[in-house]
Amino acid sequence: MKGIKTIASDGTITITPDPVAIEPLLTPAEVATMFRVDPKTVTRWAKAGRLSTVRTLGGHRRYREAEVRSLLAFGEQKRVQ
Amino acid sequence: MKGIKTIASDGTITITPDPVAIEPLLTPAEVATMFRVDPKTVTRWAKAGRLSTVRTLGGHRRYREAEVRSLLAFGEQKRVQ
DNA sequence: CGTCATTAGGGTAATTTGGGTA
DNA sequence: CCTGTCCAAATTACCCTAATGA
Repeated sequence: MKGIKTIASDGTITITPDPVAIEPLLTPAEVATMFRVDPKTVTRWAKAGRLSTVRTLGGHRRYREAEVRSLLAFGEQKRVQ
Repeated sequence: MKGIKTIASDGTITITPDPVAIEPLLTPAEVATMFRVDPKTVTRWAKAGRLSTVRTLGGHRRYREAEVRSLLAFGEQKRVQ
C-alpha cells in the first residue's frame, strides 16, 4: 500500500498523493557526488542559503532533488571564453 | 450526498460522510519516504517521543499525516539568491 | 487457507553534524 | 572567498529473525 486511498470504518474516504511524488529529497553524500565536491562543502552551501534544506528530526539535512538538478543543469551550460 | 468533501492544498481529497472527522494515518514506510530516511529511523523518532504514534492491535505504528507534514515544513529553509 | 511485503526487535557499520584549522 | 581535512559526538543505515498486515 502506498497510501493512495484509505477507507475508515466510519466510511471516511481519504485519497492521499504518493509521498514519493510530493518532494524527492537527496542526502548530502548524493549531492556531493553530483557536484564532485566534499559533503562538507554542500553543508556550507546550505548554511550560506544557496541551497534550501529539509531537516530530519535528528538534524540531518536533506536537499530537494529538483533544485539540485536545476543548479547542475545551469552549470553545465557552455560558456563563451 | 450528505458527506463533506474537502481538498487540501497538497492534493489530499477527504470525503467524510459523518460530521466526525477521522485523522489520516501514514505507515512507517511512507513517513520514511517523505523524510528520505530509513523506516527504522522513523521508529527511533517515535521511541524518542518526537512523533506521536497510533498503534495497531498487532503492535505496528501509524503516524498522523498532519503532524508529519507540519514537521516537514518546519525545517524548510528558503533559498536566498 | 496460504502468500508475500512490511514492521518490530536488536546489534553493528556508515554517514552527518559542528567547530576549528589549513 | 572557496574548498578540503581532522576530530568527537550524534544520527542514520544496514544486517538479521520473528511477527503482523493486506
